[in-house]
Amino acid sequence: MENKKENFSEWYNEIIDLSKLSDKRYAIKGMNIWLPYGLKLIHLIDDLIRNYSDEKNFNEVSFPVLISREQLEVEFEHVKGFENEIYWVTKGGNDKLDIDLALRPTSESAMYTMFPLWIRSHTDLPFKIYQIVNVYRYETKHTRSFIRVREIHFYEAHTAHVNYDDSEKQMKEYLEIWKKLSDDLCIYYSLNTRPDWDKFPGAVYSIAFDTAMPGSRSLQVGTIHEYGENFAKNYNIKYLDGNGNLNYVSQTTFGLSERLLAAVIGIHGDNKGLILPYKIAPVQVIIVPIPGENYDKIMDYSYDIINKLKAMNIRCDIDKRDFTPGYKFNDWEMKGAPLRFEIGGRELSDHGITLSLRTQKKKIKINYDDLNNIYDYLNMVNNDIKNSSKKFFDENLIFIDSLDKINEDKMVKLYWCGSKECSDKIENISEKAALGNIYSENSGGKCIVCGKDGRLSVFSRTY
RNA sequence: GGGGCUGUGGGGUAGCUUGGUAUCCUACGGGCUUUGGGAGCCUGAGACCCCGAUUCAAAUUCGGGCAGCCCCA
Repeated sequence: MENKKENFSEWYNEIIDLSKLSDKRYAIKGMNIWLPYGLKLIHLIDDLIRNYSDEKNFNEVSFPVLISREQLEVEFEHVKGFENEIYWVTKGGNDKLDIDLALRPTSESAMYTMFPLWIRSHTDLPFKIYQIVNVYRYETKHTRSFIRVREIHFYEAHTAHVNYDDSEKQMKEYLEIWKKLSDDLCIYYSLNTRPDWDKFPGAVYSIAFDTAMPGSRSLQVGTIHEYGENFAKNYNIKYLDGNGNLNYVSQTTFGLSERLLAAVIGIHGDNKGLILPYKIAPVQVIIVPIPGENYDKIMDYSYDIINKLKAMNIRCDIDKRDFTPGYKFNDWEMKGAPLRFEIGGRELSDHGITLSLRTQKKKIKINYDDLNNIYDYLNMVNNDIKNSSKKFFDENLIFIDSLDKINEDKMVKLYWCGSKECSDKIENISEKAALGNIYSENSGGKCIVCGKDGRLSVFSRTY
């Protein structure tokens, strides 16, 4: 396998291919096939997102993929932000359509034509829905598996509230969800308030979750947006308050995609392959039976272990394929299974288990009864990858106080006045773009470019 | 947005300069033998991205398309 540190780009492509997450040989640029193992992974991520959303009283919906030109072309800056990347359906059979239909690039314009029908009074608020669907963007840039694709696996939450204060509370709630999710995925990130010119089209402001990827680039893995009344005024979303007055709602959204998977692959993986946090590992424990005398009894013992694990809701399997044990060890390390059991004659005779953690070289001999503590071992793997990803993130987001250091091959924190001029200057000499002010970081300092008052901000090359 | 490179069995490749017979590794099917860190032998099947041009003849030359990769803004 390619060396991750020396050639991340090739390593990334190769591991996705070898571990059979996705097949990019499909005939259309940027539209790849989710293979079974990759699909299981993203569905496990979806399950976490669903659970955390449902916990906060969101309801799941599913909107049509097509949006009419009329719905989309409400005169509003939102549309301009997407006009260059929309796929248009213009024919039905051989007939040209009277009204062109767009494949949703995101669902604001689809949903918000329905919101006025559903939201009538303050008793309907807060209104909180989400969907996990594919959205389509005609990317002209270089596409990359899970990082820049034209068919995006997209989670989008949409809310409507009685006023701006309430939608601000919603923004805080998103952060709670994100905290749990990012902890499950064992990834670290910076919360950055995007500069005005880079916020979501139509938003009051946008906060992005930016993580550090190998290759000295940042990856935006999620965003939350405060819309205020901007969309409500254009889509006429009003409600009657307790006094019988009509008011516009205040809205927010939260978006996530398969970039979460890209981050997990890129941040945790090593030269042996994937390393998966146990909450999203399709196989958390793989049993490799070692052939030998009493093979029937070895298999019986393996099934005994599997049944016990399944009773504890552990995702586990026995690798019964006709390969040598050594091959299977390497194969499951490549696929990122957190734990491996080796079961052979020795384990049979002492009723034990030989255990390997994906993150450690040594093998541990445990007792059968230790299966009750299986989550301890899964958490050991999670702790290992949290430690290494924390270290990686801290090493790759460094503070600089002089433009001399701007070309360091890392994400940088620096004081910035917020002006486009100063960010352009930085971008010109370093290719690093402004990701924005660091959220909840209020320390002030002099702008590294112009010397005016500035706030702590992050700049980076981006994927 | 601009520039460059590359498309050969499933994957990785040789062949391309100088047009004529497509190489090897790996993976895959069958068989035997093996199995505690990527086993071995026998055997089988499998490829020149698409369209057009030049030519007696194109994987090879030329044009276009599609796709992949890299660099710069």
